Amino acid sequence: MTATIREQIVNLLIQSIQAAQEAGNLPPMSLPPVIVERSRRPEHGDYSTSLCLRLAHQAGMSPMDLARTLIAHLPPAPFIGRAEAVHPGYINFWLDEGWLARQVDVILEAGESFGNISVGQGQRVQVEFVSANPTGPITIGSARNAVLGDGLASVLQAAGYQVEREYYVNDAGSQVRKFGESVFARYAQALGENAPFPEDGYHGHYVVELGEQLATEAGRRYLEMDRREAVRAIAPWAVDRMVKRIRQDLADLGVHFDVWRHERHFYEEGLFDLALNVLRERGYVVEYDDAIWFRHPDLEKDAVLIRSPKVVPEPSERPTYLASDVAYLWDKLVRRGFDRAIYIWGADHHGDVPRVRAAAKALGLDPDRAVFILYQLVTLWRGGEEVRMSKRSGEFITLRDLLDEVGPDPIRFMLISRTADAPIDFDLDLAVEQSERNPVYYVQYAHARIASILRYAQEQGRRIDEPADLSLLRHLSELALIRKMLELPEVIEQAAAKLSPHFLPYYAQELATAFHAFYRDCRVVSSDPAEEELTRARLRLVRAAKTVLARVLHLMGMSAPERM
RNA sequence: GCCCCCGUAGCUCAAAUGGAUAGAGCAUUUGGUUGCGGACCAAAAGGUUGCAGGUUCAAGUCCUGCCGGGGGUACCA
Repeated sequence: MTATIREQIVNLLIQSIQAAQEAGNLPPMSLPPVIVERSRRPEHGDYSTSLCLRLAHQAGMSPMDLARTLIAHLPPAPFIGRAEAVHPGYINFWLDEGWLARQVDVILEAGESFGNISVGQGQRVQVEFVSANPTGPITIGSARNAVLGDGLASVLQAAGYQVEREYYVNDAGSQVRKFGESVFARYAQALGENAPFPEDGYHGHYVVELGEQLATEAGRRYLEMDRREAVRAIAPWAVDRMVKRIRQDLADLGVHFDVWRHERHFYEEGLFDLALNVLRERGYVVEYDDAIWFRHPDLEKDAVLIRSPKVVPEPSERPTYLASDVAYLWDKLVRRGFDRAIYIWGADHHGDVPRVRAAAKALGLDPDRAVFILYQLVTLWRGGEEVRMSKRSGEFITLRDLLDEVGPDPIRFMLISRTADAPIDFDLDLAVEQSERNPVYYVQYAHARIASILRYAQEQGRRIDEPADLSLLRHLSELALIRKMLELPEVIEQAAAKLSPHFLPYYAQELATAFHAFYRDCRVVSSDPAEEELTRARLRLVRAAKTVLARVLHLMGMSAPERM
């Protein structure tokens, strides 16, 4: 299953146009993109196209005549039941019902790989996401990033891309030093010393815990050192602790990364100097005021600072943000050779996009190989009031808090259910109190219900994997369920094309609805001997539905429970 | 000031490079199970897609202006 049904109909239409032209029934024309979509209304069939409305003028025919001509030259295809020209010039396609029923076995054979398509053609794509500063725990905002990035990565994999998930550990900035100083202060306090707390330090309770932990592990060792030296030694330790914690929190959300890339290494590996030299050779670097600047015609400003002596970073610290961006871009697109690098950023970073794109051009790379997905921010509400959060002040709701309160599945479902373009109001009261009504349970319930039917069948002494005459699946609700299952490849196609994993939860709900409607109308396990063959066919249908439900849930990073 | 995103049913949100009668869930009203899970199903009601223009055979979708909300505009991260 590589091409979707939709794509196959597109091809049929193109062949039909060629055939009509060869038969002299159609003049030569320049063909616009052929658009076939799923019909919105059942009376319009399964698929439809408005191609003839666009092409009529060029063809010198009325849209209706053109539609009839194309239908007459349409090559036969096993999955097409019929095609009809409809006023004012649409062509509607109905899938063949016998073919539909046979797809149950196709789905069962594909198993959890059902839905996979090959549009990606094995292109290598990197999705870099979350990448929250390792100076505190993951917050709800970063959780949206995680859910979005992981969902997108899964969709792209299903669409035939070769995907790597990456977390960029921001461990070379001045914030890390500040974090180290904060931990040092708490460490000293834990040992009874009255250490000053840094200005703009990190106030969260987790910093106190880190200080206490360090005091236990290291004793008074760091107090006897030069303070700067001590902080320099403590910071990486503290970052390491935070990264471990972040990794655990994300793992509990079901998010796993292939690579954890540390910013510090860019400078240690000389990657930054390398990229800087490329920029310099290509003439995009200017130097004045003792500083190095990046200049590019696409930028609004004359120049953006890359490195300055006023900020005197330690050898492993970043000169400026742009410096890291340039080095990392080179790392992604040249050194590691990804075809595309997808960045998942909060909308508050949107101003940085032009700089990175300009840097890509300046490095001699196609800027479209760097793709930015900007998601709007999450606002937390509790008791009808907005919960303001700040990592530095230490006031925030962590992902861990949410995991403990509502669990990973509702969080993922809620955060993946909106387009990246729309802000999310996350109501904590609602998330907890109404969690039983969360749509996620509706979808999971359908899966558990099927599992229960299969258990029941086995208790009745049946085998659930016997072959069956699928042509017995003729009921409207049976066919509707099969139609809905067959939509999955197209949902993946669309989600991958628009880089929008939020199509998945909506599809999952529709699929669950189709199943529940089938369950209402059709008894699966019958004790009537006359319905023996039908029972076998329906058991196969139900197993296929379970497979597809599980697949969608897993694509969203959620569990498919056997019981609830 | 300038830049980006959003404005759709009472509420939370969908809507396929512009297509046919703009769809779900929640809430409201009404009905449904002597058999496989009622965390379910069915029906009703709910809309001038923020406002005003424009392009098009066709606009929630594209363009212009305005109104409202959010974000950005640092040698911060």
